Amino acid sequence: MSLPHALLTALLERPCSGSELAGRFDRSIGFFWQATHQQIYRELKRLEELGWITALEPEAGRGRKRAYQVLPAGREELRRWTGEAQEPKPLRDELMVRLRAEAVIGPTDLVRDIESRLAQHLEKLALYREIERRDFPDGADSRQRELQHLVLQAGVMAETLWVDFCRKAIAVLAADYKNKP
Amino acid sequence: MSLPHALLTALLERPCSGSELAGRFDRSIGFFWQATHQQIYRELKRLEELGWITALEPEAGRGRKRAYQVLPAGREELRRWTGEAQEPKPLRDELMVRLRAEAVIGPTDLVRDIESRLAQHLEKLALYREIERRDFPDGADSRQRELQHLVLQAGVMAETLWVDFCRKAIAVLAADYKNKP
DNA sequence: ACCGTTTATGCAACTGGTTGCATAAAGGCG
DNA sequence: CGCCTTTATGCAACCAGTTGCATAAACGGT
Repeated sequence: MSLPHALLTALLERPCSGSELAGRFDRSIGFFWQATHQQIYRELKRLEELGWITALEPEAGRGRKRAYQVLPAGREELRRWTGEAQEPKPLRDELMVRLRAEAVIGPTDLVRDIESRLAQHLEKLALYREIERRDFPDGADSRQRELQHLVLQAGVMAETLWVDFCRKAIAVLAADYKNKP
Repeated sequence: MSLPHALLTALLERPCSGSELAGRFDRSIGFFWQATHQQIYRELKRLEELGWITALEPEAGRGRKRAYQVLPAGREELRRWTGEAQEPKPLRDELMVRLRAEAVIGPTDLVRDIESRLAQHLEKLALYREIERRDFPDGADSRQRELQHLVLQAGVMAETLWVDFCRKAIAVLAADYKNKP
């Protein structure tokens, strides 16, 4: 379970409030781990109770920003978790189930959906490549930036895979549409 | 939500009981959608209540196999669902969170874990290639088999990506270990 | 025939994540 | 100033999936 550790990482990069975290989860970190604001607030409270983070701003009830920073215990916990072994999660994708279903029940509208997915993956790929071009233009980089670059490259690789796969799938499904319309 | 439709697909391919389904979910279908036996039994009951499937064998209480087959309403539901639009799920991987954490808190044991993942992905890749060699040796195939092959190819592509990525990650992390041990 | 193991089915509790809604304060505008 | 919108925080209910345990029948060796 990664959310608390994703939050610790984000807060170590820069202390901030729940809503700011939500914003950052819509961008960089959130490209690879999403969280809604409810999850974030719930988790921040829990992390505070655990003594891993602490609020910076003076208390102010609702509607007021509460910035958090990581305590030594939180940093230690993050270090512990980062080195912990983790089984790779098996693939799990609805599209594969749909393709198997198509194979059994015959042609459906599935190819339309895949065409739209292809467009979305191309868009995402363009975005990642743009970020890469902007943030990692040269070769030699610090350890931290090399690791950040690596994570971004995972995004590029994954979106590239999806683009390739969608095209393959469309080829199979569309050929079939022609043969037996 | 795919489980009911994965079950409908599996039962259309061949009617069978909960435990047999669990077995099949450990193999072919389960390479891309996993389910525990509890999920399967719970869901079979629900599908029966919905009138999408029906038990074949005479009732026999516990400890006795109950085979199910799909009813026309179930087939119709599967067709409806298969053509339904579906947003591509964003990437979500703990390893990326760990890499970001490593970037912030400095070297940990993470590289050991990635080495072990690499081995597992290589194993899985070999398995998929072996299945491919055995089940899809020639070029020309029926629509159904082309689609099944396509899904298997997704597995090959995904595992290949992971192998590449793990190697890249190890290169970055190991180089760093040497520079600042 | 008996007893231990395996197979098949199932309940209950829990976890991580999602959805829908609520409320307090701040900000912008007539 | 008063009002409407936006931002920030939060609760409660829900949903899919997991874990731990239980029980009934079948299987297999002695």
